[in-house]
Amino acid sequence: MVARRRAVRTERVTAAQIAAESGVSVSTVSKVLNGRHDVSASTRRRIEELIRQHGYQPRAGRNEDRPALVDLVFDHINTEWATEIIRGAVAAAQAEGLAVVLTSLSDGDEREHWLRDLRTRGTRGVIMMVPQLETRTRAELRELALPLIAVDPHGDPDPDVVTVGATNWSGGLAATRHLVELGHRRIAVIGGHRDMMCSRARVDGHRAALETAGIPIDPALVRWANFEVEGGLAAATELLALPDLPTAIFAGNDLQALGVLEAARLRGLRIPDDLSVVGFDDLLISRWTSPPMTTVHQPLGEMVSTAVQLVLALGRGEAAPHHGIELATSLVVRESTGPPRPAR
Amino acid sequence: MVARRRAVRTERVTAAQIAAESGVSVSTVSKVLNGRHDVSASTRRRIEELIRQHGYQPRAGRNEDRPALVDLVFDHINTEWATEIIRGAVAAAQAEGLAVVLTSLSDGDEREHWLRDLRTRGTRGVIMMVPQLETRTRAELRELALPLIAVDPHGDPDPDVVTVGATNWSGGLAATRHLVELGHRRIAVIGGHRDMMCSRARVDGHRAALETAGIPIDPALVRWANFEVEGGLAAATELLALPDLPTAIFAGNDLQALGVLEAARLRGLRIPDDLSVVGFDDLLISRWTSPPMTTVHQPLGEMVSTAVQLVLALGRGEAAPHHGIELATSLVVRESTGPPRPAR
DNA sequence: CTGAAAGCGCTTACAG
DNA sequence: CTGAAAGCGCTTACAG
Repeated sequence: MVARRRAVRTERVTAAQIAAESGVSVSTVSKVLNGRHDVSASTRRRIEELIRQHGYQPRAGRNEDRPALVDLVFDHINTEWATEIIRGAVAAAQAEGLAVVLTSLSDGDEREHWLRDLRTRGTRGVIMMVPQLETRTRAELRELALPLIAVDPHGDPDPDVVTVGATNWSGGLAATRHLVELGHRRIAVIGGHRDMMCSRARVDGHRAALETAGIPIDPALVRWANFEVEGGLAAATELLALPDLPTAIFAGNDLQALGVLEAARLRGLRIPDDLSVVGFDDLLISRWTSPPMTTVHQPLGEMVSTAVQLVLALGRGEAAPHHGIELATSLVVRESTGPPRPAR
Repeated sequence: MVARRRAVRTERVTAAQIAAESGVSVSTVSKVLNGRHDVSASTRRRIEELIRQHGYQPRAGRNEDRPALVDLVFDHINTEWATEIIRGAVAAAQAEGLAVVLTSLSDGDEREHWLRDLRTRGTRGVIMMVPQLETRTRAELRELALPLIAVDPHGDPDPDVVTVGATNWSGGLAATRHLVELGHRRIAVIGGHRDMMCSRARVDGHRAALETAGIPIDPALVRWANFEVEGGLAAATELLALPDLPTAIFAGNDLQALGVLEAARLRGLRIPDDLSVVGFDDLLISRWTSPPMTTVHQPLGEMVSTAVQLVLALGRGEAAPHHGIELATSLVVRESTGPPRPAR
């Protein structure tokens, strides 16, 4: 391989140097750079060759507009959840003539780089998919006076940051209500990390559905796990080892629901005959699980598209309409839910 | 919502205007912009307020380095396949101090915008995930003298473009050989579009495995469909309606394999007892299908990381080592394959 | 087709 | 703490 690390910062050739080397003026080099037609073919060829040889990259010059960029920042980029966000962001940004810069802040090192580069690339604003925004990071962003939007905010809502989320509580309510209406009474729930607000809201919606239906809440049926397939698998494995089995599980997101499906498969349980499963997110794959998954649709594309609009509005100096926007979720019933088996 | 379309190009305020309005010099504004500490608190506040109000964005000025960007271009951003590419690109780019700009070229309109913006944002190079590169686009890219790498090239290999792919033929060979070794003899294959080279290579590898094993090729067992779940579903539905059923299906990618799983489920066939299924890609979800999927691992992350290295090398004026790089694929055996049922 | 001149929007010493 | 001056790397009329 053609290895090299951080070699980007080497001395950069200027148009003046290219001009000197090719024996023409800077004006002529500039013309070639800008694809003007008033340059002889031979001159053009000579200059193009030098440009290529030196790997010349024009620096900023007179009157040039900065590129119109918006930064989309993830903690980790993984799973289809990120794909749907990214697709939505790119579509919305392109419609506004913006390009999307993607950053993953897995380690603190990157965070430093990212903050430093943010200004030099002239980003118009930042859309954050990051669980917690450190106080220091937030302060530095404020100093840059950049519009900052948090989508699907995981942590505590920050009064300084405009947020776009979904109606997680209503989604949780709808999910469990659906199960209650099918006749389930032993309904388990798996939440994400306890300190993720979106997750708490879903679990609280679940609780509200049970209470409304007059079903007592069994603490053994409430589990917390990470938002990955493995989390759902682990939690469901425990739930399915309980002496008094649940007949339905509402998972905190679709990935966890995949884990529930796998746990059921390993136990030889059939879906939905032996166990009903509801997810949350409505990722593309949830249509293609075996069987297709009932889940709560979260409008990820619209959420991030709203965020792009807000970045632009804030950039124009407009005030944000509200500090917390919540877009509607909706239940999508497929084949992973059904009535419970009559008790034997 | 705070709607607005393409409003990005409005008149931009300059530092000079901010200076005039706040009654200070441009130098002082510049200091605030750059976070220097030799500015009084009150002046700083005044200037910051104006910056915010006007949504001021600095244009390029003296001596400024362009941001270090690399463009990653998709036709469509969808499915987990894109996620794995994107994650790999972001990781590799960040390790080199580059940021990734993401573009989706679904319609020709975007292509124009993208080409125009490419130069103004000072991109270091372009990594393409696009099936076909139009001749005109290619010519314009060449004029910009930008390093151009095609990853997983779908179309005809272009002698001008450096490509990074995977050993698709060997992967197809390994997949079908695995099935042959399990005892299968009626093995179907589903390819992607016929003009995608990666897909043809996989199907040819499959053929080679059959021929090597002395198994005649039944044309009825060779299908072509798009690389989506729906494509696999449609093709498998036809295959499973054949009078002489296949006992195994090698799908052109994991998404198609998901479609095969669904087709089998709808027909009431059990995997792998009634039907063995092999995919291609080894996306994260293929570990979590029911049952977990046997598939050919394609090193998407390494492929795109190689592409990032090549962009940098080309940018330095180095010659590309080879014009076609192929990284190794490998078979991952999980639970969707097993011996065929003994004939009744 | 070519280049000298003017100028853009910014930053950076440096003098007060 | 502030700003006049010099200057960067480029582009754009405009004259030859």
